Amino acid sequence: MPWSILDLLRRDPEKLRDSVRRRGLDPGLVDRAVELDVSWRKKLREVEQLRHRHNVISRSIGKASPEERRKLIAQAKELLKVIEEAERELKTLEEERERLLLKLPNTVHETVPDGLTEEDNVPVRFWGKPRVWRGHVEQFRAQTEKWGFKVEHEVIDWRPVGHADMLEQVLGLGNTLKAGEVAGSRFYYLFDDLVWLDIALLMYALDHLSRKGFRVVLPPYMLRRKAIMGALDMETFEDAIYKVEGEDLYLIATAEHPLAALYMGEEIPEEELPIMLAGISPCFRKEAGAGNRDLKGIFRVHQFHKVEQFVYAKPEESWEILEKLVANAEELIRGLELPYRVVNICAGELGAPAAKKYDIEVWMPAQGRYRELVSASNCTDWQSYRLRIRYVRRKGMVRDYVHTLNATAIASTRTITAILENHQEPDGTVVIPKVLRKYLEPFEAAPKEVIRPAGKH
RNA sequence: GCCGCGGUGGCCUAGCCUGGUAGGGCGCCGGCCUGCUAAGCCGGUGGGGGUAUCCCCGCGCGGGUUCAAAUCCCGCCCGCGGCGCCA
Repeated sequence: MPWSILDLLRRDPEKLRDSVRRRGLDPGLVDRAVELDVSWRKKLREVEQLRHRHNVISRSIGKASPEERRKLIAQAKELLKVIEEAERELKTLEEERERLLLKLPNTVHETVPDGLTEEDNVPVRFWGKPRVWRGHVEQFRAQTEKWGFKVEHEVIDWRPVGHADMLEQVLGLGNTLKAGEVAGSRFYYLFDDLVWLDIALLMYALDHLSRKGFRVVLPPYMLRRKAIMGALDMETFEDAIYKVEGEDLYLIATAEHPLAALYMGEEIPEEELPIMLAGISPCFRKEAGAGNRDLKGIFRVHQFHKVEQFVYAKPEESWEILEKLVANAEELIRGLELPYRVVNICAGELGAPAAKKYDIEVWMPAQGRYRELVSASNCTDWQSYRLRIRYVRRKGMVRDYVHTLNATAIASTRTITAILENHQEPDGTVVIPKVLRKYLEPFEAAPKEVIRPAGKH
């Protein structure tokens, strides 16, 4: 079987229309793709027949007498004009068809909830005992009981300081104002304890994943357009990706991009699957669509560090692996003692590459909201089709597109904001999760148990 | 950045000078043979379209010359070696 989406397009376009509809997109997109695919194939046959005639003549020239040769060459030249015209038409159709095919989003998996907005995402489980400020109790209920979950929590009378003020006012370990002046908004300087914390978090994630059989990877931080477009859709490309002036190079928005591109154009023997990679890289994001959301602090920034899980899998095992990737991320967050919920993202919020996506959202005590810390997607064969990555099954000579999956392990700055709010004491002290201890230990200057407010060192 | 050499199906390789349907080996898949295995023999083993037997495209990528390009010409990418520069 070829690319699953093309297969549906030809055999069962209604299913594809339905999937596009569930995402809140225009199903006419599918109809146009079907039409173009049909007319492209028709034109292709026409061109091939013409080329065949030309090849027959051309081949006979070598064996012809000088007399006949002149005649045949004239004939071939004449035919060439016809072919050129037909080929131009074919090329136009082909480009249009390809453009449309690449616009088609992945097919939505049947276990994905309906809906178009954040409100329609469905929590599937909760963990931890969140600290809920008295003023947030109502909204906490709205985020738990609405779906029938009874989440044990501790009501507190003092309101924790928000991560942005913690960073700059209370701890004095960040400067977004100066960063704004020299680089723009959504940039930051971090200092001392938070730098150690950032590095410790990354090591923690790498250590955890490598013990589970992930191969750790430090990938290129820039990619050619061809490679980066294989991993993401036009919308993300325009909202997120920085281009290097004067070169065919783009800054990655996540290690997912170079890890997906690692096998571009290749065939993977099935015995090698699943290939489990843990990439570590900076992430660069324009956040063009974000407007004024989360403008303060380091929750939503143009640049941060991330350890990313990425897996190449056989189609029959990819759904099981998606659950595993989420479980890995949950283990990491539980280790950090951050209360969270796992959310099944609704069809309209999926993003084109994903067939299904879970987010892990951590309770933010100062905001009174669960906020996204981790995102885990099964992209099935959407990326591998674009990047032409197949797996080969020797038994039966199967050559088919692999499935790709990705999930955050740790995104540094966001995780820091979660720690600043959840492990904050009334006096502003931040308790460092015990699991990070061993990654801080090697550095004499690094904090080990707590991060103290400015002036209380 | 400069000079030289190279890039051919999953891998290795012939063909390039001298343009005329891409050959061989290994591996793999299927079949025959066989008590079983091996050997041996036969077929298959890049993409696409149509499926009755077929056809088109494909020799790193993109152009050009030609009736015809792996082959000749130009540009680019990648790899190797050398020189230069550099943390």
